[in-house]
Amino acid sequence: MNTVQNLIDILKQAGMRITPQRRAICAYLAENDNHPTAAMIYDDLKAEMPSLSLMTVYNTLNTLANLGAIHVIGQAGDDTVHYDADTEPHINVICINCQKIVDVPSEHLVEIRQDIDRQSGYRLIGSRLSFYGLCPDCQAKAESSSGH
Amino acid sequence: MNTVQNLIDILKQAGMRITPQRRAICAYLAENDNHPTAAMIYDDLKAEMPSLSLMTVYNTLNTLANLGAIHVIGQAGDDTVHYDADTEPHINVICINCQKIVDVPSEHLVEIRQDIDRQSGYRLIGSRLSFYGLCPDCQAKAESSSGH
DNA sequence: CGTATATTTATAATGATTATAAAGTAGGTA
DNA sequence: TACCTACTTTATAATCATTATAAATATACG
Repeated sequence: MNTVQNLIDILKQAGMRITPQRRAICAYLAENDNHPTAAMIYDDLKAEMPSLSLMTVYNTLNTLANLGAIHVIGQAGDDTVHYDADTEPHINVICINCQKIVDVPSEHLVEIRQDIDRQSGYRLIGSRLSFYGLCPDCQAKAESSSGH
Repeated sequence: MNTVQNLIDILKQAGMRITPQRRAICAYLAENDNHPTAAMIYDDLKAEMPSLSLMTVYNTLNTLANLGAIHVIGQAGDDTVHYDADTEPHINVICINCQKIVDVPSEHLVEIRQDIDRQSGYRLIGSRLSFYGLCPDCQAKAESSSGH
């Protein structure tokens, strides 16, 4: 998981200025391991920084994503893009009912990557691995509502 | 890969009517292993079926996706949703430059799935596995443009 | 401390997808 | 075979996440 300083250093090394807005967005990403959308970050930071604009959140997230500091999760069940500050290879498991996202590490990712290197001629840069299903809570709800 | 009849049978079994539009869309999906967007299918079928509306393409793709007959690929680098008629477990490798998508099978997907079953409490339904990188063509272009 | 320039902000624009309601048709039935 | 009814299609407009633009602002460096 990225630390605040880590993210800020990445921006600095890319020659970007460190503004209070960017600092706040980096702090949010480092301190929350939810998988926020731009709007979620905006709503949360608006309280402490009322002048913040949604455009700035989008800009900063896009910048960080282009630098590889965070990852983009599309297709989480709603029609908005989520971001993931954990750039270690891992799998997102997404609830199709409540959209909750959890991370699962797997040793076999290395082997998969090797398969792709061998079989496609692609020079790989990143990945996005998502499994879909019902989270424990939503399974329980489904049980109790159909059970009797 | 799904056959036309296969897709049509799935619609029938779900109690849906088999219209010429749906037949054409199923045929397109079965006969092309590109990873089309709704607009691509619409543009292609418009020639032979001028009355076709984009709304019908979206409806049919959503229906097929909800029935699990096709898969949804988000985040292909553009801001549109792509569909995949191949529902066998496999990996999409996406070019970040030209958005070309190829499929790669891997035996290790089974093991990954087992890892997730064990580590998350989720009841899994589907998956979407994407790797990003430069396809051979775009690697060549990058070479020749920066090479001298 | 002052300046050049990157950044933020507010606003409007874009464009994919979805909602709505009228017109049309599949498919069972008499 | 013709008919009827619910499901579909179509055209149109609406929605909403994201991006473009340009004026106002603030960072970083001398």
